[in-house]
Amino acid sequence: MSGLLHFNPTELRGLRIFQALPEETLVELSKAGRLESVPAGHVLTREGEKPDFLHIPVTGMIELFSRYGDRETTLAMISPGASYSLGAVLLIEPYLESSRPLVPSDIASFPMETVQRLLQTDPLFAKALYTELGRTARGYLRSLKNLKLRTSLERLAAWILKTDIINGGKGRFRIGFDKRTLASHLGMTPENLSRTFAALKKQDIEIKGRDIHIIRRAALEQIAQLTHMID
Amino acid sequence: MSGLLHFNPTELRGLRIFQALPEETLVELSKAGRLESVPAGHVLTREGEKPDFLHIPVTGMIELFSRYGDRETTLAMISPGASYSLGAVLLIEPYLESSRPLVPSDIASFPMETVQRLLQTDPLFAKALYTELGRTARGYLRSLKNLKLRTSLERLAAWILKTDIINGGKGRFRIGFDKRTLASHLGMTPENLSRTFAALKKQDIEIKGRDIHIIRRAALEQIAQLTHMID
DNA sequence: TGGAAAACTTGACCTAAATCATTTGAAAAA
DNA sequence: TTTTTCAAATGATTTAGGTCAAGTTTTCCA
Repeated sequence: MSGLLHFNPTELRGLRIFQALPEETLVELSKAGRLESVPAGHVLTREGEKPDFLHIPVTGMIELFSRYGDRETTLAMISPGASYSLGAVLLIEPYLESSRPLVPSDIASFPMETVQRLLQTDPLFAKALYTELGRTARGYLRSLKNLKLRTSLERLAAWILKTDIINGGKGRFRIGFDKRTLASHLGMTPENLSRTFAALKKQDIEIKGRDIHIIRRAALEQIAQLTHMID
Repeated sequence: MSGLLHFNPTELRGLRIFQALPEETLVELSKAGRLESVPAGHVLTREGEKPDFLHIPVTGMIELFSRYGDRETTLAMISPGASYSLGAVLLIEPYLESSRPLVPSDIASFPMETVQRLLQTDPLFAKALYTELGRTARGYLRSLKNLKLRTSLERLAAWILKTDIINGGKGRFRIGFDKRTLASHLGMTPENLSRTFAALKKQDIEIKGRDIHIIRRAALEQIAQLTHMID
């Protein structure tokens, strides 16, 4: 949790969530906000806590996770420019999930008071936030569908295809975090993920460490049909 | 899909989502909205379709469900006063889920144009909707946690406890729909639900048809700890 | 650069849950 | 009431996935 710095309004517009905001609002946000670098694994917010800041990753990747007894699961991975825990911030209710960077990340934070004030006074800001909240809600609904409607083999195949597309569709990409987190994200154990990778490795993909190379895309597409309704 | 009628502003305020709105907004809504009675099983909206109305059940219960190939699952059950598919309506993007009444239901519908116009012009209306959207997002997140962190026995025990509380905590209630839907909602097969009920029936509950009687609440609470973080 | 510590893989085994087949029970229709 | 139909329960079996226990590989430092 090193260097605490501020940013200029233009940098803020680079974040998807703030894209459509007028200069004036961005100036306000840049004054109140702060940016910090956080190492991987450092817990930023805990489930059950009352929200104090609206957090938006600027670089890196944030894992949202939760515990129940001695079990733990990954709920989502938040990329730069998206928000997280927005529901808690808008409703002023406790977080339902904890958060920590999966890799070293820069995170922008905006105090609740600023967010609440702008919500009341600035319709465009309100619209920006509820649009983002809509994306969040739909993201969780998609996760639920992915989990209830697909087997773990299908989830892995879909994840590989989707991640390749995000990375430019070159048929080669590198997993950006450790495989145990990927397993948890996909709703399986690390052992099972290993075996499922091994099953695909026979024919459809090559995998060496974290580098994945898609050999027979059609085979993956046959295992899991990507659809806008889930992916 | 019988009788199409209108309502008065006061009736609208009875719906949780519209609770905090000024008379003026309710008048507008009541003019544009309509109310219809829909029989159980009649599909109201389909996943993939563009939204045309904001729907709010007034009586009964709406099931949100989705298909993937030949599989189908229940995603949520919407009680009177809550909204559904609000993300699609606010983002003007296709529904991710289909909807149908689980029992005969009265449903209020408001045209997209009215909703979009009020969103721009009426900050309180916007706030009412994003508050509801926040609840939706948190609801799906909770469902995801329930599914990933609990076994099916735990999910059933938690569901029984929670449903009893909703019904007044008397230790007796009636399942409001068929068990195959409950099974799908809880992420299991009907056969498995039957067996799981049978396991609880030995000691902890009595069940006859759709009537459930909790015998040893402490035993259920030991199986599944209800927590605001999930339930 | 050697060696400890993680991370990951593999194998053997077990358990939860799905599937298939049949029976029972209850509600609706004749 | 009797017959038909559908929902639910039960039994037998299979399968997906979890658990436990070694191995193996990679990463990270001292």
